[in-house]
Amino acid sequence: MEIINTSIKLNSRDRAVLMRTPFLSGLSGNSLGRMFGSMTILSLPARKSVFREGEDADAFYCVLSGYVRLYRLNREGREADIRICVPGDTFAECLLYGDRKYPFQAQTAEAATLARFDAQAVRELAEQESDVAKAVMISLSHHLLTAMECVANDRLHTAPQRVANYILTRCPVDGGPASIRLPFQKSLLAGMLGLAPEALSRAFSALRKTGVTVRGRVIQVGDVQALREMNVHQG
Amino acid sequence: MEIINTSIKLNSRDRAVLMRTPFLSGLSGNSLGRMFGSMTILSLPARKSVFREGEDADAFYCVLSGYVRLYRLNREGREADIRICVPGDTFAECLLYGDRKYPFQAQTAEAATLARFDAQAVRELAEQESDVAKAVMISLSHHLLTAMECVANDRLHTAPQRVANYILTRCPVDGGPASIRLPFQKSLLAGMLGLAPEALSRAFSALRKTGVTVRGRVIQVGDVQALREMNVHQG
DNA sequence: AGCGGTTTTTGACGCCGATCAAATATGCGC
DNA sequence: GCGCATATTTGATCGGCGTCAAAAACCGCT
Repeated sequence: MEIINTSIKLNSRDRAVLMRTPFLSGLSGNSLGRMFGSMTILSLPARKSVFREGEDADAFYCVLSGYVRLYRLNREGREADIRICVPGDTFAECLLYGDRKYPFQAQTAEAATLARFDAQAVRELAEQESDVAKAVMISLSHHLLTAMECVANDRLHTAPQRVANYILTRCPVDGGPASIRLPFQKSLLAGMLGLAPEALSRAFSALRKTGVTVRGRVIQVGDVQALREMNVHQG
Repeated sequence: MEIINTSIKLNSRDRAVLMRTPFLSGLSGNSLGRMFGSMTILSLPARKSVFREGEDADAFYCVLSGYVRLYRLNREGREADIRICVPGDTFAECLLYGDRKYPFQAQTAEAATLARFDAQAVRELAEQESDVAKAVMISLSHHLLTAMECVANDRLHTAPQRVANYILTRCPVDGGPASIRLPFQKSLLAGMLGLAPEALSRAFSALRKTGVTVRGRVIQVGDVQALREMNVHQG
């Protein structure tokens, strides 16, 4: 079911994604080589578990293609997404120096290719090579910032505001009309924003009066500036 | 208004707190000395800003006594807490390698003593000394994990569940009765849990039927195990 | 112990978003 | 292009929590 290749078997697009990650882009040739040495590639079909909560955390990952959901379950089995990882994202590096058990579940949201890094090997490498340590710190800093923003966002903004924010982050900065295409299903976006799919759908229709129209995965914004204003005023 | 001492002026309790932080406890004598060299101590009264969103992020901090709220504002000026920092906590290390602007506000919740570390100095030190880099990684990992748990907690649990969880984290592990004392105002706890103070109050009274009684800052739990069960079943 | 300012609780109310169910749209495989 | 499985939208309902206002409790001070 799950296909594991060596690092040699890596198509050029995946390799390009990997090299552009904050994690690897700053490394010297030597560190890079050793990171590659501790790395394996795996390809997984959609809706396949990468790891489960409570399992031994002996690796962390980088998404090369596809999407990975990090989520938790409550007692009744309801799921809440913590983070959606897109190509170029690393995840679970937080346990390099934390618990040795995964504190959440990871599951592919569609077919995905992942680079798997052995935790122990990278831990040792980070002790020896300051550029690796720096890469880890940069990555952790960035994820911490994002997570804190997520908490603030959840606590401060309503569903239409969060959706508008999301749209605005993917729009060109100018004030005119724009059109963007979601790279994944709406249900995944709903999870990212901490919403039920129905709530996302209603948020989109609430944004219609601000000039946002949705057809399939395509979102059209009549006036980016107007959307930004509405978020300020009517918020 | 704000009193800045040199690192020499540091009472023994504050010094003990500082030495027990994950940040400094693992350092060699040499690194420790250099960290101390980049450090200043400041004492602030209650409700005093430590830094504001958008300011240049040229330092990070460790709480020695008192409490510090990290929070964001929305457009109408409503505040949402992102994290409450207690003695021993460091905050804002995430910008060592991130943006160079603080992405949130920090304010003392009561009179507080803080150690202030110069960002540039620690950044350089982390490049040279692997134990400093390791301390940064440990600290960032831990905060990232906590932040992710906060997102999951907000999204999965109701107010009484969050309050019960908080109580359980401060109770001895056994199953009998327990009594704990809040180290701060209830309004601060409300913010930590992402609740309005009124909602916290109502959550406490909802927990009465599970054997939780509150008088002032003292919380009595009739049966810790029962509280844990309730959280599982009626959740 | 009494006082006064602050914190917390309680009540009333409304809105937001979760849930369930049913209708509709989308997109993929043939 | 058709049909089917899946994703999304829409409607109805409901519970949770924020907000405002007023009452009560708490805390530090003298």
